[in-house]
Amino acid sequence: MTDTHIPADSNEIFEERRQKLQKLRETGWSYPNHFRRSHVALELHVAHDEKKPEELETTRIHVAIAGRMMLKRVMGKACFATLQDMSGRIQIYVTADTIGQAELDRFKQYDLGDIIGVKGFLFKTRTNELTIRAEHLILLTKSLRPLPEKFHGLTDLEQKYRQRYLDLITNEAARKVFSTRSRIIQSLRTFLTKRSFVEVETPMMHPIPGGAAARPFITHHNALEMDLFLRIAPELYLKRLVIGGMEKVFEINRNFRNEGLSTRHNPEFTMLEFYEAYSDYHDLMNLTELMLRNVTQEVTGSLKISYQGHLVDLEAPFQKFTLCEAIAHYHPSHTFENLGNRHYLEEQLNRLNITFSSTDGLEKLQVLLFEETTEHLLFNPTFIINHPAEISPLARRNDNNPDITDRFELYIAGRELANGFSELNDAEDQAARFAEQARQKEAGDQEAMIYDADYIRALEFGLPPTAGEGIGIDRLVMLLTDSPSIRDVILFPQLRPE
RNA sequence: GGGGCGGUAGCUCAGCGGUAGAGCACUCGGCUUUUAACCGAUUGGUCGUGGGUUCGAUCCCCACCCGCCCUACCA
Repeated sequence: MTDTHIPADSNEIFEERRQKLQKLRETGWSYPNHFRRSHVALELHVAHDEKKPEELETTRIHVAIAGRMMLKRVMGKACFATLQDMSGRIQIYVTADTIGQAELDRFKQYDLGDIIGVKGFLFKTRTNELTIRAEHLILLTKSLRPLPEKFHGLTDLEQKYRQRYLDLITNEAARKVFSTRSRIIQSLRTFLTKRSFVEVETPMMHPIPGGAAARPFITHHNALEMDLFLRIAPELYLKRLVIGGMEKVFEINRNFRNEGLSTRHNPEFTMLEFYEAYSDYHDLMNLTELMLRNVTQEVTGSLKISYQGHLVDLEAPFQKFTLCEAIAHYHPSHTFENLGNRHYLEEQLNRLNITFSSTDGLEKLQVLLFEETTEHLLFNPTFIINHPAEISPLARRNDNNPDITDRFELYIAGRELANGFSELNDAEDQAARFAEQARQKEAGDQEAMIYDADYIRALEFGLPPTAGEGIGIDRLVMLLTDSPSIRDVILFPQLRPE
């Protein structure tokens, strides 16, 4: 392919590099792919950084590495360059003595960003830096566009998100966030599979959106001539699997919600959902504590972590409050008696400019007050328990008070991280609650659920007593990597087209 | 959706009514142990887009586009 197409954003540097590429082609160079490396940079540092210069002189160690040239220092007849591969960086030293004048002259033409392969032997420089003395050098890929500035890297947030590869090339911190993300997911997966949970994949395209209160994305299947919804939650499918006898299942996958974007919301986000038969929401809270301590310790090496300058302590037992207990604990002026008084709640919400509906139940008003006054204060892990049935259409009713449910939400660093409950396995109650949701949808609530007759039929075969939970993976990654925005932990966050 | 801030060279950033600046990168020259190498000389711009005000606009005004932050819905 030697088309002469000139990109719209061409510039002088680009043109010079295209001309270099053209000359290379004329010498027969054609993106060689036969080069094989013996090591990555980090392996060499680990094995040889501590060796004395004489050691490396007496027994020559020959290696082959490849990587992107990030720094280059030409000093007449000798050159240093720094190559970067997946593991890190290592310096190479190039002189005519070892590779010949012709090869040295070619090397001088290589640009920052070019990908090269080097064979040579290790030595230590005067400043004791492990370096490869090049004996053979080959250009593997010509880079036509100049890299971002070598010292500051890429700082423009828009460009970091749109051209993540540049962020990854130039910012070590970005690379680290995404390798940590991988380790977090691996840790959760191992934790669950060790406890006999089976990992499954359920549909992303749903004929009926369900399992959460949210507005869905709509797509269309041509052959079936039907609209489908990108899933807002896998919940109802995972519970069908429990009915089918998969008593411990989990899924780590994407959910899609057609709502606003923010530093904490991306339209597609990753959720861990897991279901365990013959357990209840108390069991899941215990399991959650264990799992979060395990992943935090594995990934950060500590149970006391710092998030945006605030200490978060995952070592102490997680706090447990009902909604009203939490409000009263952080705002003693709101007494229990007051919080049970509709008139008082309406007065407080009006004072805070919170809009609510006259049809909202007492518990819904308490939730609104909690979200406004208390949620952001829950820095250390805190379970908020026993949410009103009104806003929990899939959760089992509490045995002592049918208006509340056996449910919890886990808050860390002032935001919701997990949501779990004892599952509603009374098919008739579930049918009634779907019917109520359908009424609310009719009344204009766009996030209310749709009556799912297929799910009711499944429930009618019998769902064992089960507890289930969802954990927002992106938010967990934010917490454990101290990232302020969800866009920092999603490789390609949603942006408007350029 | 509302409010605030921003968009100037490939990148990082100054400038703010009077011919557009620096560092890095690029090009050329010098330099055989450099470290964001260094020294010297160059090159590089529809100042986000479109209108308006003005003798003159990157700068002031208006609209729009894109981004970030806060806020609202939500996880």
